Amino acid sequence: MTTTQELTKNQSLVFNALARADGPLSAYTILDQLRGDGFRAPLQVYRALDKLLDYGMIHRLESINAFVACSHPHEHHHSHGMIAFAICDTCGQVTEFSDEIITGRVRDWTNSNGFKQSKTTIEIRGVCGNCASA
Amino acid sequence: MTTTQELTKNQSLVFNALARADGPLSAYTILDQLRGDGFRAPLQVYRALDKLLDYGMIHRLESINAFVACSHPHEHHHSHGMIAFAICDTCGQVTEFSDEIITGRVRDWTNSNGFKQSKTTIEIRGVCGNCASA
DNA sequence: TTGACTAATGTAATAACATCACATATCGAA
DNA sequence: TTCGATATGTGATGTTATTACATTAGTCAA
Ligand SMILES: [Zn+2]
Ligand SMILES: [Zn+2]
Ligand SMILES: [Zn+2]
Ligand SMILES: [Zn+2]
Repeated sequence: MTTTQELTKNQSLVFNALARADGPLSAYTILDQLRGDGFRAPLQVYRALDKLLDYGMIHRLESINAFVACSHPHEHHHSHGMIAFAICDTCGQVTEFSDEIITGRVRDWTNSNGFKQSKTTIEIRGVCGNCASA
Repeated sequence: MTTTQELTKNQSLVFNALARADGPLSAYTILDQLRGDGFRAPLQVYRALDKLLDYGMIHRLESINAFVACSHPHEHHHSHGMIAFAICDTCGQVTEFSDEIITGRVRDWTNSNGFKQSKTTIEIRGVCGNCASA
């Protein structure tokens, strides 16, 4: 994660699309939303997404090939631990949390196996409380 | 996960391709390997993969869109806990492990948030011990 | 100011991953 | 044997991501 900085025009457009969405968006959904702003090709979206990921402002959800704005943009939990995502398959809601014990156990495993970790994905799929009670 | 049973011809071919591979394979790589056995279309692979996943004989690695044979085919760890995968981005080696404490912490979170978990993905990307020392 | 460098953007084409729709085949139970 | 369930064959299509190349915009030192 690089230090945060001013966003370029395309980066701002992509970030705002994610920030105003109520759930994760695919790159192509973002593209369609931004056609009115002059976006014409997937690469315009992917390049902006890459930077925003680098800045830690958004996250990629590997299990659904989609992206979300970070729900804790002003905190620094990203530097301290791994992030887990609970993704509701019914409504799409994503809840982001960090657990020191999980982080520690993963680190224990990598340390004792000489594994140099670069990125860890933790995604819980299922049905959120709201949808389950409905 | 359904109970294990006899595999059909296509399922066997796909499983054997994964079992003899030294690392994860994409569906299209499997397809290419099985063209000599009469495979012609992606769906032949994906249908077999779906069944093998259902039987718990293989795993899907979400972060690399690939599949591996289960490395503990005769154990029953799958029924007890979540499985984590350490994936070497250099050599492709995948190590599978299960940690009761991680499993417990995830369950704690889902229970206290009313989240009905269906599947959990834990994938550690990085460089394995062998590759790191080389 | 100019030149040179880097970052950002535009665009088309292509690659990689996955599913839909529909037809046919196989197999076991009634 | 007839029926239903499961498995298979095949082409077309849908979805996600990258390659390749050209252009534009900022930065900074000579
Ligand atoms: Zn975050
Ligand atoms: Zn929900
Ligand atoms: Zn396994
Ligand atoms: Zn390795």
